[in-house]
Amino acid sequence: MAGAARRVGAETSATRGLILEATEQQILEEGYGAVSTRKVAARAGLKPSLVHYYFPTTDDLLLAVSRRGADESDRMIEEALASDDPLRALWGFFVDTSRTAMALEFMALANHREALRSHMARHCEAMRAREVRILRKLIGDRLDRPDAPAPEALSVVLAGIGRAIVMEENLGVTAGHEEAIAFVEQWLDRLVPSGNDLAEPEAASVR
Amino acid sequence: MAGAARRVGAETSATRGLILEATEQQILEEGYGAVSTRKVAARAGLKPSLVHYYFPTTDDLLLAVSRRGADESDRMIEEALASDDPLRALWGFFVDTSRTAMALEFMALANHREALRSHMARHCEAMRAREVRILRKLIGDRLDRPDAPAPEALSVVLAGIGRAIVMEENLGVTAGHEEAIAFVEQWLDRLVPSGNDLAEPEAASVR
Amino acid sequence: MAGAARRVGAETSATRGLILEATEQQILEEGYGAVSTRKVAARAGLKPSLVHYYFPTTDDLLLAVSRRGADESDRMIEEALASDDPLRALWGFFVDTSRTAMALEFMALANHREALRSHMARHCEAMRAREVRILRKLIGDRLDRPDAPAPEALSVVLAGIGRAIVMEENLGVTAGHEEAIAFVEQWLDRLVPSGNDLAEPEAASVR
Amino acid sequence: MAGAARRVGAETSATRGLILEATEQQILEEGYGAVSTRKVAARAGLKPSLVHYYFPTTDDLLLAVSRRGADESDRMIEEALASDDPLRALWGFFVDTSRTAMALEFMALANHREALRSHMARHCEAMRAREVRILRKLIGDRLDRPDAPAPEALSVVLAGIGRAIVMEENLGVTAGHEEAIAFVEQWLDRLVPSGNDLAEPEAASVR
DNA sequence: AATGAATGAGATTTCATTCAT
DNA sequence: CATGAATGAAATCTCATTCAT
Repeated sequence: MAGAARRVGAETSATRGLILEATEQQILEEGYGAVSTRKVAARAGLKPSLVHYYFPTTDDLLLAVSRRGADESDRMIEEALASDDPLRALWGFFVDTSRTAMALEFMALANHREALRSHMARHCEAMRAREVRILRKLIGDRLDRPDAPAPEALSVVLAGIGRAIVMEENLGVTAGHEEAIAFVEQWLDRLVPSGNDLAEPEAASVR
Repeated sequence: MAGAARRVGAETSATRGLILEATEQQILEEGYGAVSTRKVAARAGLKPSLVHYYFPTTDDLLLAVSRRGADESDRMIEEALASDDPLRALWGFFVDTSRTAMALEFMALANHREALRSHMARHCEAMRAREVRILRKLIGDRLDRPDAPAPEALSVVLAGIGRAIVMEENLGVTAGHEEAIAFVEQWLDRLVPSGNDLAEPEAASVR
Repeated sequence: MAGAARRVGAETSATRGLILEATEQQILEEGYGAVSTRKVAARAGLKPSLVHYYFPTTDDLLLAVSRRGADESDRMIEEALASDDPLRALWGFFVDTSRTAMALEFMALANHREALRSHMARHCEAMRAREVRILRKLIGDRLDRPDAPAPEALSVVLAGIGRAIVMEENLGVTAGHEEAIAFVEQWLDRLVPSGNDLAEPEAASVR
Repeated sequence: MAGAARRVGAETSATRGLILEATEQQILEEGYGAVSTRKVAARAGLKPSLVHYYFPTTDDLLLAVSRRGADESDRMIEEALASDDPLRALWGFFVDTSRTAMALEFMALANHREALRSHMARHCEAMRAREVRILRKLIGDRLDRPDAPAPEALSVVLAGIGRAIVMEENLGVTAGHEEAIAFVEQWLDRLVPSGNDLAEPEAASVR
């Protein structure tokens, strides 16, 4: 469903899945620059030729992985936005480490591969639009408060702060993170008090 | 000033500078994965061997470029913090695009090169500490206001939002950016009213 | 028969044989230090990449050559031990120059390549065990003579003297060789008189 | 005294000695094929250019190391032949491990470097002549015994057996060594009974 | 006596891709 | 579906050597 018909290798093949899995691992462990048919094949326990059979070029492979990651993100966000407390669930998603390293790699890669760039841009815009729709329902009636953010701003701000914290933690930096998280949570509380103020405290703290 | 004596190639050599310059260009145009002795040498108009003479391994080269970038960032931040309106100057720095693509590449790369990771982590912590010192002076007396952020939080929050906006713009995404920037600037105004409220409007708008 | 299935390049491939042949020549003519994919490929009239296809690393190549040499030695020793006069045939094998230069190269190389070292050690022990089994049958009943060597000693002593003579001749040294050969042959005659005392005189003289 | 006047680098320089020392280490650890100006310099803590200053070509360097090794061997043999029991001292020298790995490397190398080959051949012949001279004095009067070896044969035989044992032990092989050593020592005892039969038992057993 | 800069050659290895089966 | 063989390109790194100082 994600992509149009591809030349070879059925979309549903188990082997195809194996290859994508191996590629993700490879990216996470050695970076996008280290993705090669050989290494992916070795990791998946397959012959290099077979990888080529499913993904004629390396770009095809990277694009497929990116799509799969986007689908996964979509599912997670969908879940967050459908929860009882979408605001805090969204924030929890942004400070979740599980997909950050991968997103970072693709972000860097996107600068140099047009196909990837445009796909990621579309996905990012779509995600934002969905978030805004939900957030507007949630805080729409508080828009008259002078310090309330527009839903668009809220989406950008939460994503930015969350991702920055996760990226820095990946790097080994922790200075200021506790304070930033406390500040954001206080701010969200003033903005939309949650019925259960202490709900899911672990979801909102990184790691 | 950046480092002690290096094994080969004087720190001040013109050739060395040429190589670093070419490597930066290469990273920006084709990504960290495309940095190779050949390509860098071709770009700099030098023989590949000479690149190896100055930077025995590709890691040495990337580390040197990273150091140079860090020094450049330091200079820019220093300037921002020394200005009349450090808060807005800092924000201006964070939404400045000039160094973001590069930073992104190195962030991704750092996940796979320990030497780079630890160097970037140290630099990041040092930068934060410096920012906090200045911000504390600036908004220290407002800490009793219930909604005032700790200086540490302020540093993290501004950096995160600013960088997210720049990264997304690199990708071609603009949704919500205007609103986010407006929100941050309003917030900063409430926090530390600048004598001239509309000062430097172009510094705060991306590109 | 030598090994189980190898990763690439069928054990029986003609190309594979060509490469091994060329490598042996290269070692004999320029030494183990001069074995490189390029030179071997040039000698075999193949592309360097193809050599790598069959032997991913130079170590794989050297190990394969060593195995082949060991097989060849096995065949020669087997033949000697199965002859009418195993003792003299064995001595003839030890003073045969054809495999010594090669053995010397691999002996030196083994000090620096663990895989090679252990393979050669195993092969050497197996060869000795086989020789001892045959020699025990041959001279077992003379063990009561006070000056008779144990079969193990006989194997070591003949190999040592024979190889030393061949190595020195390779170097261009001849002093004492005639006397040493005469002495050994006299000694063997006293130990196990051959029906035809002057049998195969050319087998026992070097070259 | 060992060589004629060299173009550069005084024969007596301490730096020169350092370089030779480092080269020996390098050969022992990584083999003759791994000797390069760079590695030797690194090992000696010197600049590569300085190695070149003393030894214009790598061959010059290897030849100098070989000469030094030959001088060292000479000294050890001289000492053995001058001892109370030259026969057993000589045997002790041949089963001494300390110089064998090195000798093996140079033996292999000599096959491919004419200068080295002829130098080693000359040295080997000279050594044999000296040994023969001493041995003739020692066992000359037993030459009428039917089983007594010519002094030349004795020199070749002891060297061959001793070196074979040491080389095999380097390889990790031990089968038959004990028996061979016992046999040789018994044989020597019958040939030239030592006044003190248990003299230096440790000198005659390997390791 | 010693050193830094530079360079051309080449060794080792990896890679994407093609082709035939 | 899947694989083995083959190849040209290139990346990384090492090297001996030269030259000027």
